Amino acid sequence: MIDSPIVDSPTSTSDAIVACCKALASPIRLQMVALIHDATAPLCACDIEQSFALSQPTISHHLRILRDAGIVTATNRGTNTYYQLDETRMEALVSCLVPFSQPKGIIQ
Amino acid sequence: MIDSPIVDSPTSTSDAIVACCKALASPIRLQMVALIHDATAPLCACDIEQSFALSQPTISHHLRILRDAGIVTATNRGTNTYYQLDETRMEALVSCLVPFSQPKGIIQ
DNA sequence: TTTCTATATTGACATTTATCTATGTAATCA
DNA sequence: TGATTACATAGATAAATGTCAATATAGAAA
Repeated sequence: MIDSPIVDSPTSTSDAIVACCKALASPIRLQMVALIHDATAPLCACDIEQSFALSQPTISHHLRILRDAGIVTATNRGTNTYYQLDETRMEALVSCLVPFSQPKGIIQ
Repeated sequence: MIDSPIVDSPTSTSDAIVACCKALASPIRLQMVALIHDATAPLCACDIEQSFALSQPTISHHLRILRDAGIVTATNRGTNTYYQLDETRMEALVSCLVPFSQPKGIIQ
């Protein structure tokens, strides 16, 4: 069922798709993804925090969900954690969804 | 934020994306989508029900979520309800996600 | 070392979601 | 008409999720 390039931590491919969809299934996290994508430089957690009227732990929690889904990567520099979008993973997700946007039988 | 062809029932575009992602963020519903997509003919609820070890109301509940998100359409014939994938809506969803699968600044 | 700053984790609580049983509804069949 | 079939809805309950305050951790600065 639904084979794709996503083959990471989750046991099966569809688990990965579900995890990604779950991660994106929140207005907060979708906005975070857009924010991180649109930024000209990697954003640290405190930058992201300033865009939302939510507590620091809540921001951290949402970022963790995005990380765990593989949608963003985090790198530490000093006391800061910088977040970047993993376009490859988004590409993999999109690839899994594209077949459903086309009539059956399009083999490509 | 995130402009796209999805402009239906939900108030804003990102609401629609979130609704679609939410609908796909379940292994059951993702499998339903695959099932409906792969079928050679439209499937009725009872066909779908047979593929899962869940009660009829639970199946109905999941189908409703997919309907409400616009991912599937339902048409009644007799006492049966036939479900079909709305590829146009999936296409719209994919279009919203594609930018995140590419480095910033790709205008196209 | 001590203190400060940035982030993560823990634990509690409210909300949402998934599931079931029971019931309602509407089309079909006898 | 009454009975049956297919599906939807309502209500209850358990599990998952979102949020916060409090606390922990780890690097930087003094």
